[in-house]
Parts: sequence; structure tokens; C-alpha cells
Amino acid sequence: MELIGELDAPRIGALQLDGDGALVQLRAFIARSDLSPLDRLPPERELCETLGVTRNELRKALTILEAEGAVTRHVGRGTFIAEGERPAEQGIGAIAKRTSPRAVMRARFLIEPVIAEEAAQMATQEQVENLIATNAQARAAGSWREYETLDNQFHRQIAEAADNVALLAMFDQLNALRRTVVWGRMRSDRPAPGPDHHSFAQHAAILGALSDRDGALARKAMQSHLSAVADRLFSNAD
Amino acid sequence: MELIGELDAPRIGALQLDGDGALVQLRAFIARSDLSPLDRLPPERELCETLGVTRNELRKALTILEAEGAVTRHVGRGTFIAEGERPAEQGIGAIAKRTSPRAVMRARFLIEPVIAEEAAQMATQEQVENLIATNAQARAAGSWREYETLDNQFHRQIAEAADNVALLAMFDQLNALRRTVVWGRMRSDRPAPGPDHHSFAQHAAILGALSDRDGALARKAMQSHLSAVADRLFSNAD
DNA sequence: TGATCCGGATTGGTAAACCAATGTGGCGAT
DNA sequence: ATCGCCACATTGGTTTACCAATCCGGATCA
Repeated sequence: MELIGELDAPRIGALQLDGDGALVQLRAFIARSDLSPLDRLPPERELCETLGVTRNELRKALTILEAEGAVTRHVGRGTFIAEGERPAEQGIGAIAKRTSPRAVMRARFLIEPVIAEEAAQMATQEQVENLIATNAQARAAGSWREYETLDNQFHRQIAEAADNVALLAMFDQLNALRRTVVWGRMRSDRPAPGPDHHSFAQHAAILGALSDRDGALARKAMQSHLSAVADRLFSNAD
Repeated sequence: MELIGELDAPRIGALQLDGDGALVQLRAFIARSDLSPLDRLPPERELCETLGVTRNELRKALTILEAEGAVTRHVGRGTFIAEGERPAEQGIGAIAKRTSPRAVMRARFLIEPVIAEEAAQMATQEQVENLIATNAQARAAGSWREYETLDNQFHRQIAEAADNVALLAMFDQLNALRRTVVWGRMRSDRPAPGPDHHSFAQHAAILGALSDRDGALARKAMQSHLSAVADRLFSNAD
């Protein structure tokens, strides 16, 4: 059934241009009329005539630019070139640019204890044993980097033990955010922490609470631990 | 009231809920109904009713997805998932398939109270007043959909008041997950809730705690509220 | 029996009237 | 003269009816 188009014969090449021709023209117009951010561009009814497109086509193009964050539109006021950057995407990187290490650690301090409390109620015996094993491995780490990996694993295993994929996803996102934002403060060339490192005792306290199914204690132990971590991070002391 | 250069108050994340509700819902729909490339999605007239948005809003969202290359549209044939696979939405969609409404609501029950507690300490007077205004608007909502929008706004404003972008990002992700997973239990054609709806009193309790800067009370009030929401959601009673 | 063609149903696209938010300017009271 | 207020013009947004491309099922004919 490829016989269509014989009668009306719409220009084949013109079809593609028709589809987003307005967008191309609009982009060209903005570029050529060197508008600076926060400047207003002509009203739709006027601009569509200038560009030789229908108001519908123009509005479709404007909708795309708006989604890209290139322009903002306000009823009664007009359409404006967006200021500064394009806050369009919402990935980890975009969030990271708008937050700070302190804020991320604060968020961690608020959320992880709750996860630990939930884990205390949900963890299986096997998961607790795995946590104990991980903590033991961390004690024996040969380098700071190896220790860090095991420390991450410890915290994530707790989140896994909460047995809630949604909660685990929250943890992972926050963790990714932390790695992005706090990165640079980590000096991975340091030697491995000694067996008397405060974290080990704190981890052990968390483990004890998990074993005892003591949610409130697990929460408090995690809070204490993260407080210490934040202090160490921001004081530049060991 | 100058809206343009408001940099002193970090109004960072007004990205999603405000104007592009249809786009969020549409993305969630595509993620949830695991459509493979070249699959056709429902016709506009049907889909807009399913999602509880107007055809205009849906078409605007589709225009954006089309510009992103996520879908292709053909008159008389329909709208199709683009050929080149879409790795973008992998996050929420992938998580959604591995979790359940109960788990998501549980995560919400664990996290939002902590956010409320933080908000009680961080909120500005203006933010509290805005929350009061939002709650008042929700009372006067004319339709269930409008009420739902305002309810979402209420909860997000609390998250904003915590003044922590990382925390706000967690909230947004959980909220997106909830919309994807819990969807289908929402009956958007129901009439607006009466002024004696339990949520209003519970919201008021939260507001009171925020006004008094009583973090512990805010946490408990939010817990009570979310408990009630979950009960209502899973019991199918109003 | 099979292909072909036609007419209606379906579906995305379009145009124009209408709406609501906003800005502007003049008018009048003080 | 100055301030407040109100009517009107401007502007982006929305609704509605309609259009055009496509699909589908049955009628028709070789």
C-alpha cells in the first residue's frame, strides 16, 4: 500500500522540514537577534508571522525549548530567554552541583539511622553474619582504599537487610551523591586504619543492636557513627 | 513582588510537579507498562483519560518525548516507542518492577517523618505560611485530581523546607517511585474530599508542629498521617 | 478462492475562538 | 501633584470542532 501520496504529492523533503522547521527557525531567530538572558522575545502572534509559521507550530517549538530549559513562559508577561544554565536534567551530577558535602552528610545522618532501625527488625540471621564477616574483613584491610570499599559494603548490606527495594534505591542514590560530592576530600593514599579505629567499635555497636533486634539502639548507634564520620570529614583530623 | 532574581532563598527544585505533571505521569506510564521498542502505546484520547490529564497536556508531554527521540508519532497509526531503546528512564522503571506498593509506602513512612522533623528546625516563617496556604487550597479543591496535586505540593513543600537539596532529591525520587508503583489504586474520578477529610486535620497537626519548631512532634504527626494514608490505600475504604 | 476496492472507524494533527493571568494607563479622590 | 483603583489591552494557555492520514472489514468481481 505504498501508493499513497501520488495525488497530493506532498514534497518528500519538505515533510521533515515541516515537522520541526519551526524549531529550526526559532533557534535561528534567537541566535541572530542576540537576546541576552531574561530578555523577552516577541509575542507569539507576532513572532509566528515573522517566521512564517503558524502559531501552533511556533508553540510546539517553544514547548520544546521550554522543556530544554532554554526559555520560560508566563501568561500575560511573555516568553523570556532563560537565565544562566539549564536545570533540565535531574541526574546525580545535576543534584551534586546544587548541594554541598555538609548537606549530603546531613541527609545521610538523617536517613541511614532509620534504615538501620528498619534493618534491625527485618534482617535475617544470615545477613547479620555477613555483616559481621564484612566488618572483620574491614579490620584486616591492607590499604585505606580497601578499607573504604569494605566500609561501603558494610553500610549497603545494612540497607539490603532492611528488605525494601525502594529504601535500598534511596540509599544507593544518596551514596552515589555522596561519592560525587564528597569526592576530593578523600585521601586514598592514606594507610589502612588500625584495629583501634573508632569506626570498628561503632560498627560493632550497630551489629550488636541488629543481632538483638533492637531497632532504637541500632538507630542511635548509626547516628553516633555518622556523627563521628562527619566530624572526621570536616575537621580534617584523622 | 520580584520573581526573577530571587537568589537569596534557595528555591532550587521547582522542576517537576508544577507544570509538567502530564510529562511525569506519561514517563511513569511508559516505565510501568514495560513497552518494548516499536510497541504502540494507547491512542491519545484514551491515554489522556487513563492518566487523568487533558488531551492538550498529554500532547504537550508527547511533543517533548518526541523531541527527545523517545517516541515517534504517525497520523492514523499511533504513537510508538522509539527504536533506539531508551536507557534514560532505567532508574525509576527498573526499581518499580522489583518493588511493591507496600514497600514504597513503607519507605515513605520511614523517610518522610525524618524530613518533617528536619523541616521543623529549618523552615522559614514564609515557608510555614505557604504550607498553611496550600493546605487551605487543598480544602477547597473542586476535584479529586486537584486535591491530589495540592496534597503532593504540601508534602513537597515540607521537603523543600528541610533546606537540603540532597534530602529533597531523595524525596523526589521516592515520590516518582510512588507514582509509578502505587498508580492504578488511585481513582482520579472520585469527587473532591470533604472538609472533614482526615488528611486535613493531620496536615494541620503537622503544620502546628512545624510552627512550634517541635521536631519530634512533627515526626510523629507525619508518621500518623502516613499510617492513615497507607491504611486507606490498602483497605480500599475511603 | 483470491485479490481488489471502497467506506467507515480510528488516530494524530491543526486552526480559531475563547479564557485567564498580567501589564498599562487614565481617571478621580485627597 | 500623588496615590489608589479600575477598565482595557496584551499575552500565553486551553478548549473545541474539524481535518488528514491510516487501518480494517466486508463487498465485489475475475
